[in-house]
Amino acid sequence: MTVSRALKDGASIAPDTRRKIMKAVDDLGYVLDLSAGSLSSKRTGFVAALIPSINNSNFADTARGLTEALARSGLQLLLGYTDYSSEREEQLVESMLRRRPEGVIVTGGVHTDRCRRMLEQCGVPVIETWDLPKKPIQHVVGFSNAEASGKLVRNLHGRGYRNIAFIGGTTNRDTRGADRRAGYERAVAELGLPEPRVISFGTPPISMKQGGDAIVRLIEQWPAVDAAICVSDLSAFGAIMECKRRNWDVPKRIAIAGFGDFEIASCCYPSITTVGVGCHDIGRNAGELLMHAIEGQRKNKPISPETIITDYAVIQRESA
Amino acid sequence: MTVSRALKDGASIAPDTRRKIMKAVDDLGYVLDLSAGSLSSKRTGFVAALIPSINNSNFADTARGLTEALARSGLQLLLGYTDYSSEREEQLVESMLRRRPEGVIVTGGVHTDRCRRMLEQCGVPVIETWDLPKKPIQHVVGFSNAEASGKLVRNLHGRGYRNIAFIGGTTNRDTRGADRRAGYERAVAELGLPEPRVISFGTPPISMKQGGDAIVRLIEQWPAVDAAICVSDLSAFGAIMECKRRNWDVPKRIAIAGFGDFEIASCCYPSITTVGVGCHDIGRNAGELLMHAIEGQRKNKPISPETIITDYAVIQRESA
DNA sequence: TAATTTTGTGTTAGCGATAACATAATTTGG
DNA sequence: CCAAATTATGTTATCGCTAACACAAAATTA
Repeated sequence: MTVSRALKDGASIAPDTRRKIMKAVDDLGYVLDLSAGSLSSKRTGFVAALIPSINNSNFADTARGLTEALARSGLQLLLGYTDYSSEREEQLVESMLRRRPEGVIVTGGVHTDRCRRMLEQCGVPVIETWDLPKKPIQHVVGFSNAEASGKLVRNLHGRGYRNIAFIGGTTNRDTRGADRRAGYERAVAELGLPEPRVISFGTPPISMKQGGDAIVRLIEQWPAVDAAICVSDLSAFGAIMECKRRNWDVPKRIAIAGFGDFEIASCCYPSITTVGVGCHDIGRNAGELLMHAIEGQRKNKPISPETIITDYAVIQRESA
Repeated sequence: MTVSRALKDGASIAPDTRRKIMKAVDDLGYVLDLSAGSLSSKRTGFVAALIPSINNSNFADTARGLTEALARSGLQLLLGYTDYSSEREEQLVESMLRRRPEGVIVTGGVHTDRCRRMLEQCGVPVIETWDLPKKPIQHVVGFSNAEASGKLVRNLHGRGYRNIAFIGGTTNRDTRGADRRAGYERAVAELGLPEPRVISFGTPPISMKQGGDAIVRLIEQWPAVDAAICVSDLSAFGAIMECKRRNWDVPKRIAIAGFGDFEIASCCYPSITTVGVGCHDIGRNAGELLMHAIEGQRKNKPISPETIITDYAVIQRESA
């Protein structure tokens, strides 16, 4: 017991005793066993976060924001990636819950039934991020992808573009992508623009190359198109590079906008007009909200469900 | 006990009993507690992996390869990122070991003393990746960054470039970056080329923007330079875009090569000459080796340290 | 049919830490 | 200088599971 106390700070221990214990610890190469500790104390000291893909700087930024916020209260982040699949999300949620996280953060508001049930019943705070689910499980930190996309359409319209297309994935695996497309379609209808021109390519994670292929198909199919919104900056980049390769001027022949404000958007030539969503802020806010909720949980005073809507803004650059 | 068995497969259970148990489990929303289980069984079912950054598709690919390999034996991957800092690596290793991983995978061969000691004494298999440490802790899956970089220099030399520069980070935080630079310097010396021209910019993670800044500085400082090797494709991309912006032809005015064969390298216009390292293979190989080692450990027959050297190749494209 | 094997279920004792309480050693204050 | 308050250490029970073994029930074999 004295050893247990010595290894924790804040406990009352004679400095001399602690020194002796530390020496023994060092000599033996002893390492505390947290699984035993958490079994006893009911605190595992970690939080589970699920993101669609690790190889996506937007989600990586969110994860960084989360890590930073949680580090302040000594919580570790256990990251899982779903590959944009609800089934894999379900599996991951289950295997995460078995390790008894003190909170769970998921991306998006679409889950399998069983997954939703598990999250509702798990007894720890849950936050859905990057989206505004119609029927939230508990807490939410995100924004409306549809509205953001609509705002981009209106921005382009306001600057004279009339024949605006959308380039995105075929499936609805990427629900945020699907929302962006829905927002595009709604905005086009509201503005009385020609009916939506949508080019769909393979399944997420959307690649740069697919953006390049898509822009070619788009121009072949609807030569009159004067602007294209891509579901993310990565596909927008691929599209722009393909245009350069074919000597199609961007934005004169065709304007191209992306989504997400990835690093590539500001660095590309031409730089990419896009929608900046505060990825890092989403993570930071989610982290802070979660800490607050966990605090409440520990004191047996659960906080009521909260929704934090994060900011986004159209960032106008050279490509559109 | 019967419940415990019912929830595991492979145990002998009457189908009817199992069905009843499953129903109860479902009704109650019961979720197994792995921390209790692993305390008892001495198997935590997870493996710790440390990578410098999650926002880097090279390491993300390695992580994917790892996950896939480990999934086959039911092991989960617990990912941590060190931000290219040995101190953070040390902290992470400690907090990981407290959760008793069944194996540890780290990136690179440079660690703090304490970190090294912890890894040596932790009693589970350890693999160092992405590098060939002079004094490995145990197993290794990687390649010589210095040699790979040298090979790129010789490739450029063989195609007529004589005034080759190197663009990389200032600090030695990124030890693989430092190795690439060392390999460049050695190759330049061996080939009897003019003395090395090295432009250093900020600390890793190296950004695209910094690559752009660096190429401008390079041309100002040594106008005669005809080729530049960048420490990674990301900085090479930034450099190329900056050249385009200034109407400097790539590769005619200056050839630019990268390292890593990121997606951006094949998609960029001009496409980027680079060194392809099998990121995914590193992960897969490390995963399989680790499984093998864990198997040995479980049977009390530890395998002896193994070093797997992975392939790399110069991929010649348009930019150099 | 009895003896043997196989299969299914129950019992007990830990895994390694901490919570909660008990006690010993020290300090403080009147 | 002694009682009260404070600080430091020790005891016991327990967290939720599984290993290891014991035993009962069913299936197989002789």
